Amino acid sequence: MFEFKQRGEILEKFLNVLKKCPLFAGLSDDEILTSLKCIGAKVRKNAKNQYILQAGDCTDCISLLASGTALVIQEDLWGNRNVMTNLMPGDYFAEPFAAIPDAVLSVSVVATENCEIVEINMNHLITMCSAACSHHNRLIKNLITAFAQKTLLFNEKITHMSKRKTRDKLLSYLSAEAARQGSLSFDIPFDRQQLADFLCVERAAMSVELSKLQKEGLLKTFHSHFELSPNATN
Amino acid sequence: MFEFKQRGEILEKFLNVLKKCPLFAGLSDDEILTSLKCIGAKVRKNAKNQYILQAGDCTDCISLLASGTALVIQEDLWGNRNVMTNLMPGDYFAEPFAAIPDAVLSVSVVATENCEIVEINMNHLITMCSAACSHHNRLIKNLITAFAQKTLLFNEKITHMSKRKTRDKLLSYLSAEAARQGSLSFDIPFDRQQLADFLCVERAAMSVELSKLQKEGLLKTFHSHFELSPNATN
DNA sequence: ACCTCTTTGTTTGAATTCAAACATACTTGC
DNA sequence: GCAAGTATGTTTGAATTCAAACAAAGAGGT
Repeated sequence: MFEFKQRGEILEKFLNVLKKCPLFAGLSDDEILTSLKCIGAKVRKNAKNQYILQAGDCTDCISLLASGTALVIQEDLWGNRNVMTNLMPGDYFAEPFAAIPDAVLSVSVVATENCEIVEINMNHLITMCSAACSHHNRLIKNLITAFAQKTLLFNEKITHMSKRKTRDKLLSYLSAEAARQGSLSFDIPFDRQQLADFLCVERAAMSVELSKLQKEGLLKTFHSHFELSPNATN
Repeated sequence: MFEFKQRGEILEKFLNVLKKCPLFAGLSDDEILTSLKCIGAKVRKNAKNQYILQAGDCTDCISLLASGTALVIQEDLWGNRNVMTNLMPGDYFAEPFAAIPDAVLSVSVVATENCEIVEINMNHLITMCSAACSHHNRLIKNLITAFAQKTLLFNEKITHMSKRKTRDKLLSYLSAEAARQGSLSFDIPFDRQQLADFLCVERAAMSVELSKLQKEGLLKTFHSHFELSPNATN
């Protein structure tokens, strides 16, 4: 367990990863290092196949994956295992649990390679330091924005998923995507299989619906490109 | 449009509602009023059937419903309307949009009765005032906790909904509920219809599955009470 | 006791989705 | 150009869900 007490090679090697993390958006390299010291960030290491966090634990730290890869998994009472996220360097995790006092982890995180993790104590992060450094303030804003963005994303996803039929899930998603991109002609960040997984439907069934929608003139699609026709007789 | 410049009867009448809002948890009446002044909260009124917020707008304010009722609705490109939330006094809304700079509202909010709304500017809220008042700090913590809680709830709901079959959705939900309550014997906050709506399945199909699960010995249920048997031969 | 309303469980045929094939086009590496 | 691999669309029978009924039990009011 290291501490960010001085700027040394340990910190340097993480900087390129940390810079890409939305939590540090708008901060210069020096400001990031200053903030980490101010907050008292720590580095821990986990060997491959070790548990980084385990369901039932408590944590008051946001964890930032600096190197390696890991899985966020969930198991139910009857032992059914479910992979929730595939973590890459730069990703952070456990942040909602850290932000709620005494919250118990409902997921586990397992290292799939040797990992290095930067731990940021949530209480230190959200409590203004006496110096009231401006970077600190920026970090708090970034944290809130990150939470808000996740809330919006989840909210949208739930909207799509709550439709009972594949067709309606597709229309809901495509409608939202057109609105987000501000155009009836847009690309989506998924291929067919990924889109099906995102909407929790069968790829085959989804392909059938996409064909029907095209025959009915509601939209045109080729690979990841879509063009919607709002005026079609519905 | 009023401002919270001094403590008058306008503020008094909202206090009972504001006190119940998680955003003000841990603050005394006086601290709430002080904070509202410090942040520059404002009160607006909307008549029944008026739009309080409209999809496409931008807002940098968290809105807090002080009196009246309203609906959060969403419409897709082809005019399909969808009621997302039924707002009651004490509820707040638009907070993720306010927390993301320049975010465009993807939902509309319509007053279903005459409404009074307390608007709190997000930038004022998350930027430390020069006085660095302690209430202010508490508000920021509350905001982060509220976001985190919503993230967790959504995350759980998505986990349940992403199961393809009614049976799996039930087991996922009940498993999580048992974990949350720390007991295999627990009550859920839903009746059958509400549970079906929450999991986005048919009440009838769900009743059938619940009967099967009981016959198979995986659980016992009576009304809102459940007892799970993790050792049953699955 | 009686009636009405609400909640929950059950049944049934129709619609939809699932799961596993297979077909076709396109890409990639040789 | 050719072979292997990948992405997408199509088909099919089986499983599941939907939607609309109806039945049974209980709550509440008269």
